[in-house]
Amino acid sequence: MIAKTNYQPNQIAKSLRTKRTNIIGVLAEDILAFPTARIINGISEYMEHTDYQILLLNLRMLDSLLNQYNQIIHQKDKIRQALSFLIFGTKVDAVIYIGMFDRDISGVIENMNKPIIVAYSTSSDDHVCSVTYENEAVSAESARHLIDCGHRRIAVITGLADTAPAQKRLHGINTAFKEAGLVLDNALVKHGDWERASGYSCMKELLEHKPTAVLAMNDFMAIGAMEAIKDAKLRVPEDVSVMGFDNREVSDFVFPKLTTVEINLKAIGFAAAQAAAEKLSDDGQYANESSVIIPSRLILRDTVAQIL
Amino acid sequence: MIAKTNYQPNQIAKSLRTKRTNIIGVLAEDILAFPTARIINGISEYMEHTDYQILLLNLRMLDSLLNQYNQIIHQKDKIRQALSFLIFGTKVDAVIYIGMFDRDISGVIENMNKPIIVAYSTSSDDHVCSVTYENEAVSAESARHLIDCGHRRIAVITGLADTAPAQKRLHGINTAFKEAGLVLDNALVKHGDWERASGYSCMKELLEHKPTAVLAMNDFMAIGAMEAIKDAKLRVPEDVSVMGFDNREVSDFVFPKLTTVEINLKAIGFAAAQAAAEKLSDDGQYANESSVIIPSRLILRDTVAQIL
DNA sequence: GTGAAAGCGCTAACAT
DNA sequence: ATGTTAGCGCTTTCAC
Repeated sequence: MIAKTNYQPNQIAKSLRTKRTNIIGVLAEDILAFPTARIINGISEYMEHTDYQILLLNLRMLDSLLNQYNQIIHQKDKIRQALSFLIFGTKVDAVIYIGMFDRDISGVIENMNKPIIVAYSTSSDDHVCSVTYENEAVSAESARHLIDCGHRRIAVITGLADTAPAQKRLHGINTAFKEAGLVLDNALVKHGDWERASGYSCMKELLEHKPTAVLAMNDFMAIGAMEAIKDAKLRVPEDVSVMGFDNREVSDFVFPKLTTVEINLKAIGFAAAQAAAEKLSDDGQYANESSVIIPSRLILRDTVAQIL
Repeated sequence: MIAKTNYQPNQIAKSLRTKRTNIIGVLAEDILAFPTARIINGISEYMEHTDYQILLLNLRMLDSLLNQYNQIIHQKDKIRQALSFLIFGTKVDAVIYIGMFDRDISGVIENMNKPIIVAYSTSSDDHVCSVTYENEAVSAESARHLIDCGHRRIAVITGLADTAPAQKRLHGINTAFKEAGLVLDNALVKHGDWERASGYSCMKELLEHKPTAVLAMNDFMAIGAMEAIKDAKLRVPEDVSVMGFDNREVSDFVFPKLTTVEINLKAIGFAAAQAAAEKLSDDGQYANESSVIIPSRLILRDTVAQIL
């Protein structure tokens, strides 16, 4: 009978009665930011096997926040309004908040008595669960890779010094140095601002100290560094090895192809969706978790050479 | 009173009564495809000033369809099912379908008696409205730019010959040639497959005919062509000028920076959302439109040189 | 103009 | 086990 008449239950009526919409709100700071679409892809992969759906709200903050990595706080009202709109207006069962940078947003998200998962950013608020990627161990692994290849004069181009990922990555690099009985030479550490141009100018200065390798904290700065190396008539990787971070699309297009770190963004999205679903059903490995960290891994390409 | 008690109307109850959810379904073939996120960004820009919301369904077809540009038909069942789920299950008011390639999907989307807008693909079905970008005039403009710079021996690396954009772009190029009193030399036309490697191999063959410029039908093939030119110990643009198409992120990272065509993806999304809203309200410039075409434009960078 | 009441399609509680 | 009914919170209709 149910098949004969091709009956489809009305989800609206069902929701009105059960007070559950089976809709997860996805609140993205900006869908054009590098991680966002990949994270959403992971969310939708998880959702495929559930009956949750995604309601997408895109805050489009990229223009207003460009290069002001710590000023998210100014957008707090906008975020609270969007969150309240999703939860009280549209009545989503849970919210996944996708940050555009890796930073701490503690205090930005109010308690709404619904599960809120923060992806790609972190928060110590105990009403939110954050799903992010591993920075420190993989940075140590990057440094260890260079050390294993025989490098000793290793330069570092950091991101903005007051940002969380720059600090974590530097800490990881330091750990690997200590383990190898090396010390990080302060003259070989320059602070960039995550942009390509700063990679170029930092590298230009670093070359005076004749490093055999450079660890840049993202791919854009690594590419800038490669340009500086070429402009100094040196070769990558024969004269200077280069490592990046992020595994951006361009890292496979530059010549030589950039050795870098891959953040598993799809897995972040998948875990965030899983955490949201498990918190709703109060069952599963993430049901009571307040923080999950997804491992990152090295992508070995052509910018690191073994030296004697 | 309404302010005092902080009353927020229940959208679910409202929807049950009015049979309108104010939710637009966005059905994406794959959110990781190049145009998708930018189109969604345009949709959400439009939505900001309305009270529509976006329910996102990501078909994740990139893996299953890779390089099989015309086999979308095999996915027809999956698409119909998703569409029916959105419209009859979730009761969205309209659907915006975002293609991952520019191709004709006539016959793929059944009539569901709700507005359906197809973005980045085309359809001649009269129950769907397609919003796409301009191919032909801008390709003519590309060719004219080379001609204006003094080029006469202009090679072309096409995309897969049986695809719509390859045909449209070739037609545009031909038009510009005719207008300038030139003829396109068949020996200077090679068929690529949209991938970087085919740009390289096509260019290698083309170099035997000593072109002074090459028009590649996308940026990836243009970059492959640039690599072939460099490997032949020739310089871009001094010996051979190169033009791409798409304005991919990498086109600003290669050296020299690639002159290319920008497709206004955000405007496609904006117009698609506007068309959906106007069809729902039966009022506005797109209310009765079955096709809208967004102009594309040249991005002049560093790979085209003036010759004598 | 103001107010009461019916009903959207479902689920959960209750009665048989 | 099976059947009946109340009610979720709104809008629209109808009566006053």
